[in-house]
Amino acid sequence: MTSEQVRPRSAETRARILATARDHFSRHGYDRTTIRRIAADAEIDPSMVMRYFGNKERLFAAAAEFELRLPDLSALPPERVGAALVEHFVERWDGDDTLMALLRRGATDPAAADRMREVFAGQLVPVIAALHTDPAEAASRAALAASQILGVALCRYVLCFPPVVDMPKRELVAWVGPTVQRYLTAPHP
Amino acid sequence: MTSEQVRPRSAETRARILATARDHFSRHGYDRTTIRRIAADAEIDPSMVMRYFGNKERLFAAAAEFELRLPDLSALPPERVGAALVEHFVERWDGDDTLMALLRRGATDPAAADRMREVFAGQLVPVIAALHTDPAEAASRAALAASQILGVALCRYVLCFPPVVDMPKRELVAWVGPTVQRYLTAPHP
DNA sequence: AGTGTAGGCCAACACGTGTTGACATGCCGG
DNA sequence: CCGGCATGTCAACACGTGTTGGCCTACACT
Repeated sequence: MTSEQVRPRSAETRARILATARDHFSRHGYDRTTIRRIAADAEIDPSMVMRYFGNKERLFAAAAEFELRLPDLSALPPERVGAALVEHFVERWDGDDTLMALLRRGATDPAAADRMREVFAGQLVPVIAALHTDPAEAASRAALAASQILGVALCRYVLCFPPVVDMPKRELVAWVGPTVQRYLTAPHP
Repeated sequence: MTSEQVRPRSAETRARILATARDHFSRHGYDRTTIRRIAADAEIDPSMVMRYFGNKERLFAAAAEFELRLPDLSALPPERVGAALVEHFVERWDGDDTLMALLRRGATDPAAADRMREVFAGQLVPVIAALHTDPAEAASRAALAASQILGVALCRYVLCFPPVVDMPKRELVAWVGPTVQRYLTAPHP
C-alpha cells in the first residue's frame, strides 16, 4: 500500500533535504533546527519537507538513521582491540555528522537518549560480549568504554576543547586506546 | 541605579524561582525549559520571573553560576590524584544539578560550550598544571581527564546507560580513577 | 488615616514555529 | 490535443513562546 517506488524527479530533492537536515541537526541540535531553515538552505518550500517526511520528528529519524558498523573485535589480536575501537570511532565521526546529531539531541531529548541506549545495547555490547564470557560483565565494560569514547566525542566535536581538537588522531588513539583496552580486557578491579 | 538591595519579602520567592529553574534547566535543557513552566512550578506569575531576572538568558546565567571547588591535588599523594578527582566529581554531580544543566546546554548552545571551555581552562587546567611543569602538556592532560570525566557524566546522568547508572560509586572510582591517574601522571606515550 | 511602595497578577503583544490545504506548472501516456 | 499526476509554491492557521505594561493589594511609615 504505502510502498514507495523511487520517483526519479524527487529523489534528488529528497536527498538534498536529507543532507541539509543532517547538517543542521548535527550543527545546532534538534530544537534549534527549524524546518523553514532547512527548506531555505535546500532551496525548496517548507511544505515540501513535510510532504516528503511527514513531520519534523520523522525527518530527524530519517536523518539520524545509522549504523556504527563496528569491526569484529574478536578477529583482532586481543591486545589491539582498544586502539582499534577508538580509531574506528574517530574516523566514523570525522566522516559522518549523523552520530553527532544524535549525541547532541541525546543530551536534551529523552527519546533520543532512548535511541542511544538502543544503539549501545544493540550494537556495541554484542561486539564486546564476543570478547568475554560473562554477559553482565560485558555490559559494564561496554558502558565504561562508551563513557570514554563519547567523552572524547563530546570534548572534541561538540564542546571543542582546544587541546582535544588540536590533538592529532594518532596521539589521541595513543592516549585513549589503552584506556578502552583496559576497560575491555583488564581484570575486574 | 540598578544596585539591588536584598528585599526581605522577595528573597524567598527569588530563591524558589532559582531552585525551580535549576531543576528544569538540568532536567530538560535550555530550549525545552519555558519560563511559563518554571513560573507555574514556582507558583508565581511568569512576569515575576522577568522582573527578578530580566530575561531567560540571565535567569539561566544565575541558575548556572557555579564553581567546581576542586581540591588541591598537589597536596595529595601523587598516586591518589586520579581517584580523588573522579570521586570529587561524582559527588559533585550527585549533589548539584547545576553542572548537568550546563552540560546539557553545552551540547546544543555554542555560548554554553564557550562557558564550559572557560570553566575548563580557568578551573581544571590550573589545578592540573600544579602537578606538572610544562603548561602545554598540562592542558592536554587536563583535556583527556575532562573527556573521561564528562563522558561518565554523560553516560551516567544524561543518557542513563544502565550499567553506568547502576554501578556503585566505589566501583566507578575503581575503574575510572586509574584512567584519569594515567592521563595526569603517566609519561607521554 | 493617608500615602508611597514593593510584591504580585492579568491580559495582551509580537514573533516564530510546525503544519495544512488550495492552487500553479510541467511532464507523460492516450 | 488533452487529462492526470507528480512536483512544487503561496498563504494561512493554530499554537506556544519570551516579553511588556497596567492594575491590584497589603504593608510600613508618618
